[in-house]
Amino acid sequence: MQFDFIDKKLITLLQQDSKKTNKELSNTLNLSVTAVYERIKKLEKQGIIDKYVALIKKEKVNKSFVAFCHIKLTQHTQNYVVKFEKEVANLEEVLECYHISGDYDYLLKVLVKDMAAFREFMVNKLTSINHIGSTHSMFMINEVKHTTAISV
Amino acid sequence: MQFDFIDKKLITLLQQDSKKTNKELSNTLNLSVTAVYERIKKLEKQGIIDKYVALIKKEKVNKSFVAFCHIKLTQHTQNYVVKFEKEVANLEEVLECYHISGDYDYLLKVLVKDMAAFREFMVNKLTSINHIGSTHSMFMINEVKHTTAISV
DNA sequence: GGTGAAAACTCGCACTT
DNA sequence: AAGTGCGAGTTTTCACC
Repeated sequence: MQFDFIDKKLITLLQQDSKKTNKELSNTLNLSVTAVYERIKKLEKQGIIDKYVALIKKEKVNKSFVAFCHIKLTQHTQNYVVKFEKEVANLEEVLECYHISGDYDYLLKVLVKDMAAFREFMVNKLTSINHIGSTHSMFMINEVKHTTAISV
Repeated sequence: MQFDFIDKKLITLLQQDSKKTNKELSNTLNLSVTAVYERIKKLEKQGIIDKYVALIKKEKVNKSFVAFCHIKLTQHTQNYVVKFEKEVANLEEVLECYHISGDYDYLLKVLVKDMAAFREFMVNKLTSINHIGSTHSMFMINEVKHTTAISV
């Protein structure tokens, strides 16, 4: 499962714009349309390309408030951890959740409309999950960079 | 700039899988192919749909180590802030960078191969940026949830 | 990896509600 | 203002070289 220079270039291009046609890609890569097609299929089959998605502008759908929440659990038995992770993953406001090293157990990225909606989220959804010890929230002032593209 | 139930459904579907054809979408939405086409074009024109991308599995491209870095600047004059943000945004290992409230100024999400690569990144890239006061890094133990899809 | 052709899809047009 | 059906031109997909 190794990829050559052309594969890397292809992955880079598709991470930037997945709507490029195989013909356009074939021009950029100096390959035939079929060769591009086969390479993409291979990358998909190998699971390197996970999926294709539309990215939407959060501000345009009335979700401009981003918060990062550190969470510490009161207990760390298998049961509680699994339950917590499952419940958090089901919250639509939680875009990302990571189990991390350090003073807190988890780091969450939460997206809502505004501070009022965040308060609502904290009171009614997040802290209603059992066994949450302490939380510490930070608010996004400005998004300096946010990319889904991994350099290869 | 309001969207109805069908638009919301459409946005949800395209955030899950942007490779769905207009025909497939038209079946799901009980619309004609052209109607779907027109709605998508409108969402693109309005900037609600920002772009279409391929998401790749980071583990498959040898990038399995995720770190979150808190950064505090020594100075906060316009000049230094702008320069810092520009330099950080240019680092390929930095996938996300947010100016945040709290004890630290910035929160970065960094993706590299392993701990050794992270050390390399810290020593040679991040801390070589001027006017960084202190940093505090946390390491991802497990990715519980990570989605690009915003609920609408 | 390339060629060529069939099948499927996109997208503008004319027309309807 | 938004939807439908049609059809030419592209794009995708695949058997074969």
